[in-house]
Amino acid sequence: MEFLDGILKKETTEWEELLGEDFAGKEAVLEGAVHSIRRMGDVAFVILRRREGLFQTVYEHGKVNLPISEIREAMTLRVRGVVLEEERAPHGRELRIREIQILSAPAEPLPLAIDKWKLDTSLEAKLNFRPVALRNIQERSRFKIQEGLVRAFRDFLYEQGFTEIHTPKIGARGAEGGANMFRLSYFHRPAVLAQSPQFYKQMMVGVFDRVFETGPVFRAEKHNTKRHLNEYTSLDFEMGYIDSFHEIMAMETGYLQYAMELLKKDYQKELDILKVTLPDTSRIPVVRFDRAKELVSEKYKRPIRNPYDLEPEEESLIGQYFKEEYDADFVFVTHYPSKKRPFYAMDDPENEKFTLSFDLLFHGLEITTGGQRIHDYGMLKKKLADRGMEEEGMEQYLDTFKHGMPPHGGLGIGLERLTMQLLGEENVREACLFPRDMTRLEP
RNA sequence: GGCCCAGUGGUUCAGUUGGUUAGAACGCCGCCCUGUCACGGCGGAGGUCGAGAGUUCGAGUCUCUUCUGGGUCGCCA
Repeated sequence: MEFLDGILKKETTEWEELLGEDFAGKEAVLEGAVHSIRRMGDVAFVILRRREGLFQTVYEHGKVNLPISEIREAMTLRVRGVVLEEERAPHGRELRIREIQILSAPAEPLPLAIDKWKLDTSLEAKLNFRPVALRNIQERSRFKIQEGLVRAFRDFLYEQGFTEIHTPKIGARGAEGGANMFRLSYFHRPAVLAQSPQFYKQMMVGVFDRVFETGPVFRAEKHNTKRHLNEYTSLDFEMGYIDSFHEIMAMETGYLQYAMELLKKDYQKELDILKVTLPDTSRIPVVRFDRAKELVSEKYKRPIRNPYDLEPEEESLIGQYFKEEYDADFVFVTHYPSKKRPFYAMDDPENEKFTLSFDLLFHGLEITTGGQRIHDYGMLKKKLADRGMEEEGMEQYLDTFKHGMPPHGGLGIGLERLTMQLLGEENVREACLFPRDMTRLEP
């Protein structure tokens, strides 16, 4: 009988060993994809791409079992050879090839020159040839950084006593209401794709006090901009027993600080590859919505057209204002007008036209919306009635409050937007592996 | 969805007031070069100029329709 008792030990050499102190002169076996071949005559450099990075192997004529002409870009290889210290090699190390085993060969040449440092191509081509384009070292580095942001979210919130949850993405109706939901047929019954885990997060606050989720959300919004996706990854958390929504902003500040530290610690290589300067998260200014509009209007001589909404240009100017005045990369904008927020948002008891809610702007782009929620059953029912909304389909949600809920609040962070701003990208699609927009359903 | 802009070898682009055989760079293929790391040198293949219609002796270039992409606005993370 065959039994598996753990991870199988590969005979290939580990990356750490390869670059380790006393490995020089030893034989190694290395697997990887041919990223680039530079033929110099009697010598050729075969650059292998692995998860850890690029490693230079050296082909010397007459010393290898295969002619160099048989090796092509995008092949995957297993090479055996001797590792030598070499000042001229990228890591100060290289592998002199003695034997090549071709694991696979491409059927066609690559449509993009991925071995160039910067992938010199259009966003459209990058997205059309996504699986290939992402093999470029800079392109894939973005998604290692993104991984770091998600890891930090998980690690930080675990430390803060949050429980990770997974809520359904198919449901009977949406949390925010409105027409921006994808409809689908669920065994002949109408259903929608979740546009937010909002209701479930709140229900679970009644169970675990503090919960978070990282998962996809779907918005059938018919717009085509550089900051919108129709499917994006939301970093959501919800926490109970708060005294004020400032606790939520503070928790997010803590997350951002933790994330920047994690990136510095574990993702320096990618930060260097992309030449990213991490933003200042040591202290984040907090400004009221109406005050922010005034400040921007005064400084940039821009009339306030709509006192109840932020135009994209105003958002950008708020970012600019706080960068100039306080050297701040982030700014919390609080007390959004009630009419701009969903029914479950807690109104400010001091002025019910506004809510105990906030957005976080990062370099002038909204990356988070959050706030305190209504936890009182009667208040929630009244708010629904005041807005003329039907309770039908929300009984389960309302019952949660009927049976008692602590004061609570939470937020949702757009992962791709956060990544985009951190990397200084111009288009959110650059920060999404396989973006879904109005016209793109594949790859 | 409204408005604006753009579609030219695999990729990124140039193409003059409409005029002979549509160019370049990178990539690809072949040859040369012991040390490249955006390698270099020589040669080669590869394009019905997004599609359709029209104007004209003649259209990559002008007009209309359509498709695709980008930007922008409402909305939003």
